[in-house]
Amino acid sequence: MTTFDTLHLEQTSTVDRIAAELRRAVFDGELESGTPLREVALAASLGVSRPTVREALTVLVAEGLATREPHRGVSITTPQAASVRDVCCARLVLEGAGVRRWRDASPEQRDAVRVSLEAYIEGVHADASYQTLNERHLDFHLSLVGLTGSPRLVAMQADLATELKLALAQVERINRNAHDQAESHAALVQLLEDGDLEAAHAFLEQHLVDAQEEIIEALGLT
Amino acid sequence: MTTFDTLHLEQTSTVDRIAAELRRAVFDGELESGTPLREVALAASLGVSRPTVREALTVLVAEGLATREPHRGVSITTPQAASVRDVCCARLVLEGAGVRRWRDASPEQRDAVRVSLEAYIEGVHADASYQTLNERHLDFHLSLVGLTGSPRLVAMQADLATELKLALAQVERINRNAHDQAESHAALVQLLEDGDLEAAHAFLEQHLVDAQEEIIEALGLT
DNA sequence: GCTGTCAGATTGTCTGACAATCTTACAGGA
DNA sequence: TCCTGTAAGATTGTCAGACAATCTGACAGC
Repeated sequence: MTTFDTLHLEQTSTVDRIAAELRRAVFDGELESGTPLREVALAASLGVSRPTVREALTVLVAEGLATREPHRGVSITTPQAASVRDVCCARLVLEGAGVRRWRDASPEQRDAVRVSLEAYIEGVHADASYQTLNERHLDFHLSLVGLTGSPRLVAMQADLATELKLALAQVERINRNAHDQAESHAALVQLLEDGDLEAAHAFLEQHLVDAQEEIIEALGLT
Repeated sequence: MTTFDTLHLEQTSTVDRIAAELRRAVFDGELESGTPLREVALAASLGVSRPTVREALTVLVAEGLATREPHRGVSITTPQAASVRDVCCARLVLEGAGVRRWRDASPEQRDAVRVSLEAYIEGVHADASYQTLNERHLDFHLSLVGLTGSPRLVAMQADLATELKLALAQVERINRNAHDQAESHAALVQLLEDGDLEAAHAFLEQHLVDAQEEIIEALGLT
């Protein structure tokens, strides 16, 4: 019996497509935070029925990308300074756990870190689009959590990254020197390769705190 | 201007009530894992319309309590051995982060740990119901994560606890000596009070591994 | 300045319907 | 015997239209 494990057909329901389209619009900055997502207007624009839109909105709300207030509708979540700080605090726990397990991680997991770092650096050198760089940046941090080998922790980190993308979409372009960032990441990986995990952890903490403050400042929050 | 901060009216939509009822049924073991949740049957039983049921199911799916397969319907998630291991691994990261921050935590957060431990011990002595003990047990572990002061980490831990409750609901009653558990928890807190955080962390790791194996065995998985 | 009331807008929920898809069972051909 | 093709029933995915409950904002009245 031959197995076709490599094949898989992805089914896409209308609800999924609507949710994906809304996500894209949010991340591309087409929809500002706080924007109300009216069901009838969306249904008309997308050419689908209201219940379908409703279901897609329920999905977005569950993801935290939007907020539902009873009888007041769904609107795009507005990032708060406290949220950004909390996300960064949580990231430190997750990514820090990955860093501390560098030695126990499988070679593939360690390689994933190297690969994602390379991809990011390559993007910086190639002057890739802001969004591409952002994506690769977050992928790098995701690969750090991947060192734990825990799908759930990776999923949690992905959720946190989503929140950050939402926040970053609110600012046209964050004042961040991509070259410095790339060097910072490279230095982190170097510490890992050297086996100095505690130093790597401390470095990561500083890196995250810096990012946190930059984002808060860029958002114009306190 | 007087403020009425202590007052708040909770609005409960039909969808929320249905979701809550389904959760209760799952945790109480009335619905076995793998049970298909037919929309029409639920709508008829609950006396609501199918779209309303559908929305509630979407919520459960987002919570991970149920799984939706396209055109095949929603069914209650079946716990896998790998999931249980992963949940315990993730718990170690989250609870371990709390334990390591015992000193940096606020007095209130440390007190929350003591209070939840007391509640659990009191429940054991009072021979409280299995479900009450289970709830207080998980609350204790939640309070450990609370030491980090991060709402998101606490929410993640709560999600993990939900998954565990789902798994535990599948076994009538796990073979676990509540008295031993209570002593184990008390010993953990004692290590914290003594300030030996590394020992506490190691103790926690062993505690979680034990729990993991017990659950897997009780579920009859490998 | 505060309260009561009304119209419009929006959501929450229902009813009914139909197409797409899955499951199952059964008949036919190698 | 085993595989393939087909048909019937069940279930989901999506739609249209409708109505009550609720929120918002404006306006009148005290």
